Amino acid sequence: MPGEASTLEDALELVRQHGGRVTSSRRILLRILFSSTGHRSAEELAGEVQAEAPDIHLSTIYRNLEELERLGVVVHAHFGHGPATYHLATSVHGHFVCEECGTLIEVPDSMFSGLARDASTRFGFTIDPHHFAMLGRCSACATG
Amino acid sequence: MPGEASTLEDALELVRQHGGRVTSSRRILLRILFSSTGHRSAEELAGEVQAEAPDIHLSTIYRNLEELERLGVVVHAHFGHGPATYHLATSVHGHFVCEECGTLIEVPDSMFSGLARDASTRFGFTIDPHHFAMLGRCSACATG
DNA sequence: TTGCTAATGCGAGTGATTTGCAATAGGTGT
DNA sequence: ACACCTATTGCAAATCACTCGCATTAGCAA
Repeated sequence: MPGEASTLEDALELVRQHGGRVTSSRRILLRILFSSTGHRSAEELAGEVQAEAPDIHLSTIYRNLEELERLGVVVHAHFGHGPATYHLATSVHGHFVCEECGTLIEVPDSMFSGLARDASTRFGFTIDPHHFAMLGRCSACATG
Repeated sequence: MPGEASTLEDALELVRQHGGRVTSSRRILLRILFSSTGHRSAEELAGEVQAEAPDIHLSTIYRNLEELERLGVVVHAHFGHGPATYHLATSVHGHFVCEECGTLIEVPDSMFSGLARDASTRFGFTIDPHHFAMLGRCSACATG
C-alpha cells in the first residue's frame, strides 16, 4: 500500500522519493489538505490556495492532485453529478450522500463488510466502496 | 411508482398520456432500448438509432432519454469516469464494475438489503444502490 | 386541412477537467 | 555561488459529456 503519509512532511518526503520536487504550490496545497478533514473540489482547493498565492493556476492544482493521488496521499470521490471531491487518503471511508439535499455522511468501512463478504462469495468480486458515494435519502428528506 | 412500461407500446402510451408525441426518433430509440438488456451510453444509442435514421441528432437522443427517464421508462447509471449508461427501468439492479477491466456484474437488489438495513438503523439513511456502480475488482483481476 | 405546440436539427455554450508548449524554478553536482 | 538538467508551472486551447436557444418541422386534435 503506497502513501504512508500521515503528516505534511511525510507527504513531501514521498514526493521527493519519487523524483518529484517540493514546489510552493505543492506545499501550500498539502498544508490546506492537512488543515481540515473536509471534502473539497479542485476549484475550491484552488480558491484556498490562491488566497495565499494568487498566481497558482487551477490546472496546477489538478496536476498536483493527480500526482498526490498517484502517490497515495489523497483520494477523490464522486458525490453526484458535480465535480469530484478530494480528501486525504489517511481517512478513507465510504460516503452516503442525500440526492435531495446533498447531506454527506462519512461511513466507516465496517458498514460495507457484509456487502463485501457477499460480493466476494457470490461473484468473486472485491468491492471498493470509496470512489462513488452511495446515494439515497437522509432521514430528514426521507420523512419530509 | 411511475413508468409501468414493460413493452414498447406501454412506453409510447405513457408518452402520449403525458402530452408527449410519438415521434420516429422516440419510436426507434425505444425499439432499440427494448431490443436488448445492455447498458449503453447516449452516444452508442445515437449510433444505433442513426443506423436506421441518420438525421437524428445526438441532442435529440439526450432529450428523449431525459424525457423517458422522467416518465420512469429508462434509468441511467455511472460505471466510472466515462459517459452515463442507460437501460430500461424494468430491470433495475445494482452494478459491480471492475476498475481494471470494466467488467460489469448486474447485482440483484437483495444483495444490498443488509447494507440498506444497517444504513437505516444507524443513520436513518435510505440507500438507492442503482445510480452509481459499486467499483472494485472482478475475480480475474483480483487474483491476476 | 388547419392550428397549436411538442419535438427536432443545428450550432453554440457550459462545466470539469486535460493537454501542448514555452518559460520558470527545484535540486544536484561542482 | 554557479551551471545544468528536467520537473513543474502559467496560460491558452482542446476535450468530453452534455445542455440550451432558436428557428423550423411535424404530431395530432378539432
